[in-house]
Amino acid sequence: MTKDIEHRLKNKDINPTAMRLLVLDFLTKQVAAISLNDLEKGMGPSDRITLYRTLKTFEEKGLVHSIEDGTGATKYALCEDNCDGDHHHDLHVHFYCNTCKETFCLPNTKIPEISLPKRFQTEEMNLIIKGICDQCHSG
Amino acid sequence: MTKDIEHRLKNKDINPTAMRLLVLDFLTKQVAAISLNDLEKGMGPSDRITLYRTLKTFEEKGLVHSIEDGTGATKYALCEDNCDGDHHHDLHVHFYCNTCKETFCLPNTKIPEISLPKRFQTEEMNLIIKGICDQCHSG
DNA sequence: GCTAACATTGCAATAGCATTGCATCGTCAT
DNA sequence: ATGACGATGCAATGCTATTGCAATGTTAGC
Repeated sequence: MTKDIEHRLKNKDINPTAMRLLVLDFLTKQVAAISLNDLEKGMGPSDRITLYRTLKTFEEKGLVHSIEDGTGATKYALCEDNCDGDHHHDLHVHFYCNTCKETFCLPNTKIPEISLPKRFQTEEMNLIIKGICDQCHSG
Repeated sequence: MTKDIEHRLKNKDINPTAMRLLVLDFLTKQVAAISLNDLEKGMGPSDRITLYRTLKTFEEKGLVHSIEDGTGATKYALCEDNCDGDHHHDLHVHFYCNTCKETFCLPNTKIPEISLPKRFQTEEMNLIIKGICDQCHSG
């Protein structure tokens, strides 16, 4: 239902415009994290910059989080947690498959506590694991 | 001693040219990981592309490793481990300071074992922690 | 219904990093 | 010497991210 999507936007204090409804709808259908390019290709003919800003807005409001998987292109995925703009503690692991080149959130695999050297203070953590995903795993 | 630097190159099967000696010497003097830009600025007047390729060569041969800290610019730092080109298992944590914007290797802080979901297979891991480094920590 | 204020969108343009092609030059072995 | 090969330097390009600005839509007040 469109109503559901609309509600999710409003809950995050995002003005539910047509474009945003479409983007959010598209994002919910994704299995893997997608780049701006993927989004542009996946959606109908839309303006790249608008999509870019839509993602930025979503990120600021805590609806999606961005992932730097080392491919050079930032990927985006919906937040599972109750993030808000300030607290993006997506402390789950991200997995990049070297075979299918997709980036997945592993929401149930959390980043463990790391004890840093004296006087280093953690604010964010970002763990990318690269390898072979379950789908590409042969045998 | 230049001899020492030269030996380190030869040990890694890298032809010790003047440029490479300079770059490696410069790298050893760094406290933090540096970007191509930093390298270019820090060295005398040198060609950016040559520096780029020098770093690539060093990376291939296992002398340095590259770090994606999310700033958009790839950073490089000397490997501490006995890496070779194939096995870049720099399983230590990298720390990005939000205050001084520097990226540090924490060679003694290793990435712990992570148990992934079934049929996911790890090949590399990359953990970036962002926060405040020991130098910038006030108090 | 009209209008002013504001948010959103779309186009153009730009910045910055990464990367390749090609020509030149140096080095080393025969 | 010369030929092969690696290294260097310049030019050019691709790609992602990002901003400026104008046009457009949307909302609230009258």
